[in-house]
Amino acid sequence: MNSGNSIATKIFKNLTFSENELKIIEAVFKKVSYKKGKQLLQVNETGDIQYYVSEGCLRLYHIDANGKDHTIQFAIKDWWVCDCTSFFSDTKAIMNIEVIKDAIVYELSKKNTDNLYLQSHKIETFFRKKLEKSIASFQKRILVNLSQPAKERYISFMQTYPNIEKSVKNYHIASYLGITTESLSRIRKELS
Amino acid sequence: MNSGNSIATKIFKNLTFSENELKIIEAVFKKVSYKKGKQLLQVNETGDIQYYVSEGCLRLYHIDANGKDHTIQFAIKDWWVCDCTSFFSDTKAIMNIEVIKDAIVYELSKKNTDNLYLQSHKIETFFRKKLEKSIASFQKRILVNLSQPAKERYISFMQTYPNIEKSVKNYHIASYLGITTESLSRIRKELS
DNA sequence: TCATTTTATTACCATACATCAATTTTTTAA
DNA sequence: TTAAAAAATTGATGTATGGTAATAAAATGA
Repeated sequence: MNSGNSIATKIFKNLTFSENELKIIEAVFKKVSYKKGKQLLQVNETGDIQYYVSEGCLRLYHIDANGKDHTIQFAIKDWWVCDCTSFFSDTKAIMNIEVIKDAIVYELSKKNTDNLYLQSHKIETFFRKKLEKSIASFQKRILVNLSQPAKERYISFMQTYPNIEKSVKNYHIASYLGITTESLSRIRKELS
Repeated sequence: MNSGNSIATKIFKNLTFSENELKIIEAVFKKVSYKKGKQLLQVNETGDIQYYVSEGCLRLYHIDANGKDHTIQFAIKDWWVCDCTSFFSDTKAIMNIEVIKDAIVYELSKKNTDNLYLQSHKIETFFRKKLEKSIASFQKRILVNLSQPAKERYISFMQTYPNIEKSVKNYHIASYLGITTESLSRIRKELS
């Protein structure tokens, strides 16, 4: 049974688990607090941890050959984040993850993720469904990036991440949208 | 045991199945041939079929409010394709799928997909890993779209889909890259 | 609170890519 | 094989967004 404020309830919501499963779950997740500015992953490191965000905000990003910063994803409350290329293929990280608002996260290693899958079909299904939702939203983001001008993308963004303004700087949003902070500034002026 | 040229071997490669599992797999996949130009899915239809491509080429695309065509994905031999938003959430399609080179596909309905998961943990794991790879490549594509100019995106594309030239028109490639066919033409001229 | 640093804005000019229109090349099908 | 249709190319010009630099506003920390 799944009672009260356990990690399991927080992360897996309405799934119910046996006492034994609960014990395993409690054991594999590591609750950690991080301050804004903390780098959780850097390029070329081993990206074998995925983060469940309980409070605060993380950012998955890449610095390109010209030194420009590109945000792939923000992760706010109840989101998961990792460098998927690295995490899923056991290769070195090609992206960075940083804390942009003081955060409480639950860390789950690749090894423990695989162990969870072996021990609980239910959990593998839970993650499989997460992956499905994630792919659907990446497909939509690609579509938005291809089809909409910056102003529309900004509007879409504000809908996808409502209330995120408190956590992120405009230059983070610009780097997510693929424009400069100057361009974003002009767009915001137009919209106001 | 998994012998010879069964559907299971073709699609699930080196996974091995019991006689019973093989029977189920044979029963749920529907092998179909389609001619170039065939529309397999249109916006607002029920997108409850995913396609495994055995031969030929499919295209997942969207026509935006201005009538412009945007390619989300090509699917060549051994690729899977569906409108993920629709397929995974049981909602109406927001994208279209068409055959752009005469194709042999194996169709798998959402319902049968879910049944397969219930009957074979192994198959759910197989698909879970497919989803993981897919997310990793979508993350990378978003990064490429954000960080690289059209010429570099074209070069990346040709690496991701080698030998695809025989299957797709340049205007399909342009719509995948997010540029006009005229711009692609100029890029190709530069590169030649 | 005030000084310092960080972030956002604005202006001016540059550039990548889009648009439109015409033409050439390639593909298709009779 | 040839005519028609589809696709690709090219040129002239337009526009969204970028780059640089200066300034203003906001956040931070002593």
